[in-house]
Amino acid sequence: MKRGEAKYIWHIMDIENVEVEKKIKVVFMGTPLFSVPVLDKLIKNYNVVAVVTQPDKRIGRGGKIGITPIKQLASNNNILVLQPERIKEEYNEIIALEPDIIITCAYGQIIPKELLDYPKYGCINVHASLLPKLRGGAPIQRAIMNGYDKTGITIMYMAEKMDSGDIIKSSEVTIPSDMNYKTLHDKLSILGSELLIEVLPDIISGNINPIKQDENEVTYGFNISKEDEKINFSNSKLNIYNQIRALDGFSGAYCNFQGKRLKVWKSMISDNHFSEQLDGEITKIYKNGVGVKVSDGEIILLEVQPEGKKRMDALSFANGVDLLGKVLE
RNA sequence: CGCGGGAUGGAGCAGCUUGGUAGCUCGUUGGGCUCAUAACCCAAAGGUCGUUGGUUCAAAUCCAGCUCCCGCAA
Repeated sequence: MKRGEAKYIWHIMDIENVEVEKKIKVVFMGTPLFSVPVLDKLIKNYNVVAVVTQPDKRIGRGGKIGITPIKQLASNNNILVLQPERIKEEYNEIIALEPDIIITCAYGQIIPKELLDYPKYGCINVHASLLPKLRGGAPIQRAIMNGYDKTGITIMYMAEKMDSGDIIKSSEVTIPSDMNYKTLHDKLSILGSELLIEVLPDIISGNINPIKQDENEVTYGFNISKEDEKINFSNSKLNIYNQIRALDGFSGAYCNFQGKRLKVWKSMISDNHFSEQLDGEITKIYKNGVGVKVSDGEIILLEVQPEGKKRMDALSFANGVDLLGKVLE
């Protein structure tokens, strides 16, 4: 409906085509670091009239107030920032701005249908997976955790159901076996911003062919829970290795050592095998890390963080404690 | 005022309860052994014990304030 109009308007204004992009009123919705490059490029190329982000929260120790990275960027550029507690009910202010297009990227709230239907060029989402794979809030972590060797970015129209809209364009990224959350996140973040800027003119001109998602191919990448962060040493070494790198740069995988929490940031897979030890038992102190017995062999911890301490290499950790024969759980 | 842990040579820790010559595991440097070594042996260097003030004959240790770091919870 409104996308047809878009094409029509484009033809009328064909002569001053470059200026068209500047005049379109964009509302951007996003929250974390991931969406910063996207907003940054939008600000440089389009007329961003407002930015919607999650409300300020008490964050960190001592109940200090933190502002979202997106709010920071918008404020620096003197752009109006809206922070509705519940966008499901508080969207009138956004509609009052008469946005021509709404672009979201990791906003964090479900956008109501009234808002989805308003902009003449629609509501566009930047999602960090190759939809229909990994719908949900943690597609980057889940791609690594699941051991995928590729993932990507999908630019799509938004629909009421989360991440279910028609796909406009997607782009693949390979995941090397040593990649972690942080590096994949950064790569996808940049790619997402580039891909969006690339297709936006076509979206505005209507020169696209959105395709429906194949519902049979749908998988989910839900948010990471406490349980997802806990290392189970009865798991396989590959799964544990993937779990650890999937959370490196994010919240971190953890286990318990002598009643205290021990985060594991980096590890490597070992070819050694042990049969007498328990799962989770320290097998050996190597010159580069600390060996731990797992169900199908051994994994070597390279970088850890005891509760209340900073990240440290596993050998430093081993220097202060007598580890041999102790059990992680 | 959300809960809690921590600050000791370059790294990780002990010592603090019961004040009185600062210790351990590493690393670094030099030497030795060895065909050789990231292994082993010997030796050395390196610390205003976070900061300020208090108590004391005497403070890493006891008391108070401050700064910084971190885990949990949100």
